[in-house]
Amino acid sequence: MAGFSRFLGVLRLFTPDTAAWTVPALAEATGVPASTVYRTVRDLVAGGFLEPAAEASYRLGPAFIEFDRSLRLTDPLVVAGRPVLHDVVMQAHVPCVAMLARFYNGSVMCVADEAAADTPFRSSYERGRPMPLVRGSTSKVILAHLPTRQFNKLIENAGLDNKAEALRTELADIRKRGFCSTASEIDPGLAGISAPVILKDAGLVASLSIVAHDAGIDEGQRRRLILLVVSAASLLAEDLRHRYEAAAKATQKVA
Amino acid sequence: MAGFSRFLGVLRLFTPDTAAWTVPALAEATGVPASTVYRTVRDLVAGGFLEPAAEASYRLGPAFIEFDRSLRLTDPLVVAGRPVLHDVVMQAHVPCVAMLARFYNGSVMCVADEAAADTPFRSSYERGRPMPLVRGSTSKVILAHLPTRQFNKLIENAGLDNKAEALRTELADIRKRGFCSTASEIDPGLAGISAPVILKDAGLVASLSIVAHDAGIDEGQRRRLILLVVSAASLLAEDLRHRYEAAAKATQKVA
DNA sequence: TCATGATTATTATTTTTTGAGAATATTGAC
DNA sequence: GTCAATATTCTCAAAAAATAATAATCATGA
Repeated sequence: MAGFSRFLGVLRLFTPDTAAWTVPALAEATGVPASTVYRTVRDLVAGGFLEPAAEASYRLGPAFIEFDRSLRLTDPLVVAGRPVLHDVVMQAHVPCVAMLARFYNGSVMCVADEAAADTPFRSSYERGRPMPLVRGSTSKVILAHLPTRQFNKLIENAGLDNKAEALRTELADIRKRGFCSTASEIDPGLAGISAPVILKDAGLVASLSIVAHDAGIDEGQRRRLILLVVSAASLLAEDLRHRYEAAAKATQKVA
Repeated sequence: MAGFSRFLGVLRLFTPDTAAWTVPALAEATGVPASTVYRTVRDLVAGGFLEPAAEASYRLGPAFIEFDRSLRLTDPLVVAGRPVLHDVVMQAHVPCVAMLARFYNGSVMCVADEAAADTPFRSSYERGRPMPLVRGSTSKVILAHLPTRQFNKLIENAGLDNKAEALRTELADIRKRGFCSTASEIDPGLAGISAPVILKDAGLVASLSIVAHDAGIDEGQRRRLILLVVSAASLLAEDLRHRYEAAAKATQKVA
């Protein structure tokens, strides 16, 4: 491990479960001499990616907060998606959480969420949290629209064995219907309804979802929510398409 | 520019104002050959810190969202501070925003904020945004409690010249009173009330603030809000002190 | 005060990274 | 579909920088 991967390797050790590390611990975990790790940590601290914490230990630094804001302000998916999420929770007329998730690094990650004012629960999908790829409507919709090659590689690694064929069938069905509806696959008692937000040109594979109490919605409401999610997702995709094309044109002008 | 500073230099070019860069543009801005920048960008993309955007440009990547969540879940100031902010807006009984800011990289940055449900305005202090060091109650409280050496260096660089003495007097007053109250220094028409959250041992210099419409609060309310902010800040400091000591003890045990 | 551990500085050595240009892949226009 | 333009990766010798072992220094708590 050298160069950038050293920095990455160190940073990746700082997880919510192990939030504080001493240098000797980092050295042991990475298999790199302490003197080198000291230098690495010094660089990361100078950049704001780490900061000293209690007793010779370090934790993630405030630079991430700053970059995250930058992303919130500029990431097209987040910028275009947040008002859509707002509209969705307003029009849902049931306590619910709306959210936007995308493919990232072999898993699915929520990038924006909004809860209706009176929602008494929270979904496990929370901005920034990597989630499993093959469970929950949010993830399944994304999986269903991944490029074939990428998809094949993923289910190989997932080691589904005999379940792979059933999954393929399910995903083909999701592609055909244009949405996915599940219950209790992630959070017990909660149902998810998701629709795809795809921009093939931009390599964007995302999904828009509503999460609500499964017991709290009857068949009519469910149909209404599906319609709401599907139309919101396609509106968002259309909006993103325009932004993408505008950005492409702007780049050409500069060049 | 080489090593880690190369990565940092590239990343730091991605701001809210210039959110997308092509490699040739990055090469010119950093003064580094394109072939090297391509390699740098490839590493950053692999790490999720950048991602391809429209045309041949790149923007900040989702890794920051993930690390930011990690920080939200583990940074003691954020973890301990959020419930305090919630209590503050609940007990303010006026439309307001409560927030927590800290010293970072030569400026002041908000790390958590919460608005009362019916608040019709927003403060410029927003999670992740670097703010000026010498304007606004939030910043002044932090400045007033910075270690002397650090403080001197900062006002030297700020180039305040003849205003420096007046500032010193004002900050001494803030230290004596234990809070700072200003109006329209950042956002016209908005008043700020801030109190320090200091942990000398941990090197923590932060402040807790309320922002409200200046015209909307009379003298009695102002006194009440000052009391609220000051007591919330000292409660938070006390909480953090306990966490810090507990963390220190835990580290010793491991060692 | 001292002792202990954390951190930084110092080195020769080794390994990478670097950068110029060539080669290849992508993309958009026609 | 072809072609041209541009983006991106590859190659490789030179050069610079990172590495790691050790020593020196700095904090910190008893």
